[in-house]
Amino acid sequence: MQVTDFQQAFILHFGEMGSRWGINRTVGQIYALLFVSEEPLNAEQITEALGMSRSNVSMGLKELQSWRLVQRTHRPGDRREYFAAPEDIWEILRILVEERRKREIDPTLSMLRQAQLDKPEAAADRYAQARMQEMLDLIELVTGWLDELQQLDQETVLQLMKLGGGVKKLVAAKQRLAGKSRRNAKTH
Amino acid sequence: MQVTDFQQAFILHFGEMGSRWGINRTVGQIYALLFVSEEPLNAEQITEALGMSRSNVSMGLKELQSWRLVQRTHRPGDRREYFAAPEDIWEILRILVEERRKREIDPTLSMLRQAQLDKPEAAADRYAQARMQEMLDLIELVTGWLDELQQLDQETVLQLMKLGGGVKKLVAAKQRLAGKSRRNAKTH
DNA sequence: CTATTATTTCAATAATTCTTGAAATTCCAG
DNA sequence: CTGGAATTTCAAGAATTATTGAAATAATAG
Repeated sequence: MQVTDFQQAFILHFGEMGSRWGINRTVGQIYALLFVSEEPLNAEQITEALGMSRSNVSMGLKELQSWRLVQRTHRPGDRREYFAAPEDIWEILRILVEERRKREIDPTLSMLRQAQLDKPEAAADRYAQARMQEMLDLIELVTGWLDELQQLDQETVLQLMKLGGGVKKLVAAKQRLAGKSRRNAKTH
Repeated sequence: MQVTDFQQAFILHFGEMGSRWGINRTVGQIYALLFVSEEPLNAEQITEALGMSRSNVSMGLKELQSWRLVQRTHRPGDRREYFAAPEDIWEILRILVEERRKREIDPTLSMLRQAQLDKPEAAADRYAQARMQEMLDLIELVTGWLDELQQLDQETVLQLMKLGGGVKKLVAAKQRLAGKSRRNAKTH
């Protein structure tokens, strides 16, 4: 397998960006290659296309699988494994958000929750705990909201995003309604 | 300056997570220390508190400044520089999103846009270009939306987030209204 | 089974990134 | 100005991470 110059530019870019994204060059390149390949590829094809060692490809694929960013398939009458990036780009985004959250945020959430169980005496510690509480609240708010967004169908998310700053009016309208019904509930 | 055990747990955690967040241990620790410190600290205090070299602190602070995650202040009658994390946690989140986007996404956006200027002949390249277009569209949609969210006041964002999955009804209602007015516009 | 092919593991080493102390530079009080 | 304090730069060494080839293991066709 040979990559074209057009593909190459994309592959090299992903390799370079890899370090900023917390993956290594190899993994970035493998993913990029699979992303722009119409057909699933086997490890040998990837090795040849990217000019890296077979073992490197094996490890890279393992890591991409741990990220759930590649799928394994088989071809009839061929016992080699073939790999592909998920077809649906929204699915890819969803997985990426989930996995990054699991790796980059969840451990911190645990630590922050743990810290709230303490009852510090010293002023410095009480201040520190309050700051950590602020951080905890914000992370819980944002990740909780991301959870809810993920439950929504794609169409709703798309419309919400296209709405852009227009949500403000909508939210304001909703607030007015909520306020009214709350007042009613009180009086009855 | 001595850090307490309570602060230490937080600082060490940030140091460990640093590598996953694309910063090094030192930078993570410095930021954590500033975040939980009520008063701004100077480089010497940070050095002593974290037990690392003075030059390391200098470089770490430089990096944090490039991320706009620390602010420099001065004390009257003291020519040393003092550093602090921004007080407002929403502000911190905003900066973090902006900076990560600048480093992790914008270069890829440029590359993807560049690739759309080509007019590839080969089938493989046409497929690759189509995939890159999908990626470009999705990134533009999401980052564009983030831009709009950032324009909104914090209260609106908070309400939107608390709304959670409830946005679905709201968006649906909005769609009905939009549909009606569009029909009206046509007939008039 | 067995031979062959496919895949993974692993220890060595290459490459990169981090950390440091020393030297250089900047800054400002006197 | 000048001297000392504050800060930055930088090259060297330490530590970490990436990559490889060889060996081990797994899978399956015949």
